[in-house]
Amino acid sequence: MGTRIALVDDDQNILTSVSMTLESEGFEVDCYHDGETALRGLARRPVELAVLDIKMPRMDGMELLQKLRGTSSLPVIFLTSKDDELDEALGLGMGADDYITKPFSQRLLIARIRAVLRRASQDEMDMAAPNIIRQGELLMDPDRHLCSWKGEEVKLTVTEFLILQALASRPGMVKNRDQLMDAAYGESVFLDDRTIDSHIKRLRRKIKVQDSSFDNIETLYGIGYKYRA
Amino acid sequence: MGTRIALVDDDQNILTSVSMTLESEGFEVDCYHDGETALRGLARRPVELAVLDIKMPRMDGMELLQKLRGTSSLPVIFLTSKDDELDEALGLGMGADDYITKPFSQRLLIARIRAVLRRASQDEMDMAAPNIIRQGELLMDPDRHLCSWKGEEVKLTVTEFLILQALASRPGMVKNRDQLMDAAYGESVFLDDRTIDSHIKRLRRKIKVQDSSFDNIETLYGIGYKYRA
DNA sequence: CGCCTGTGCCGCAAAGCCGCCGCAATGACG
DNA sequence: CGTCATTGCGGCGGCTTTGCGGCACAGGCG
Repeated sequence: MGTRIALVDDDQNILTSVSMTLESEGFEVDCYHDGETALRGLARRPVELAVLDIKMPRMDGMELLQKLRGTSSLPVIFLTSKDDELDEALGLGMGADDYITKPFSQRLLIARIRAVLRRASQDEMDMAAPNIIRQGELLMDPDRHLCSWKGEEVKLTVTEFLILQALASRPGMVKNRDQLMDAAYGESVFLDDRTIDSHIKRLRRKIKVQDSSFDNIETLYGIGYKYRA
Repeated sequence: MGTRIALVDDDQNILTSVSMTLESEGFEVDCYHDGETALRGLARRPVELAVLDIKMPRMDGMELLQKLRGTSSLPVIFLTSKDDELDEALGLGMGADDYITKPFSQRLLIARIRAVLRRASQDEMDMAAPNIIRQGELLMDPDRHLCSWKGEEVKLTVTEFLILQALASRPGMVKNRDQLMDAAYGESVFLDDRTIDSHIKRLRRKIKVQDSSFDNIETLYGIGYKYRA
């Protein structure tokens, strides 16, 4: 199934010809004549990218973008007339992902659309990957480098954070020092095993400052460490 | 049949567009405008995951989560505004499984929903542990270096663990001391036979501390040992 | 140029583990 | 029943692993 794209322009000629081209490229296109209709339509029938004319009756592209961005981070490409370069700057400043000046070649539009979509999906990959870890009183949010124990923040260094994350993401699972090393640095980094001990030491100490009864990082003699939930 | 998801937000635009997207992805969506209605609706029509806006009239997401968590462990994803990061921390501390800041892309939401659902179902089926040994009252999980007798943990050293594992993995099968030696250390390690006796001694003692009637490690005079199921 | 933080590693002391010894208990067998 | 082989068990000395304080070095920053 093709990617769904909204096309908003008051010029019926553009609407028809561009939508034809896009459809022939495998996209599914929803056409709207003005911002207001588009806003309503998009609520019912979401798309993955919108191509907006800036100048339109009833609600122009700028205003539409603003309303859309209130609720979603939909990628947007603006269509601008050659003479109003001011609007271009404004549109981009507002958060458009790209813009094209009329007249434009259809091929260029398609290229831009593909580029914006690629960029957007890349961003989401980055965002979607790591989730929140919650194990009992421990809370970790890798996105924000946030770690808290019993609701109170614990300030960790990067290395400490990664090691604790590796342990807490699979509570109960035993990790030897090499595995923790791989988690903290990439693989193929060779360091003294005992370095891990140092980080564990600092981790335990930092959390114990707030809660002296903390003992969830367990040592397994001759094997490694594990996090007890 | 799709997974059922509750969507609670006071913004009708979000409600419509997000529910459309989710439905097009094969989910079944129940929409609610506020916490109170949602609470009543969810009682009648349970879901497997809830997406909650934090700020809502009558009963906000926070309060709703609290009430929901009183009775079930329903996975929850929060929608938060970019500006109030305080709420995020609070929401997470309260037990949300993830959160997304507005504005967000629908694709991201879907990715997060899938991730949370995956994690939840993973937790339920107890992490797909392929290596667990269960023989009657004995339970061994090498990945976690966990051994329990009649539900109570028995702390074993590596060598003890390996020997018991070798015995219990083939209950009834006789193992001579050399075989047990190979299981515990690699082959090509030469030690006094009687060392195995020592480990057996310690094994029996450790388990007997918890259950004096334990006698499942059997001695075969002149041959070796076997585990009786 | 100094201060500060993060980090890797060293060295010592404590804790844990293991192999073996010696003696008592048990089993095999004539 | 006597004798020898095998096993159970307490214990001990020594080795390994770990905890922890601390030090030196590197990089960031004013």
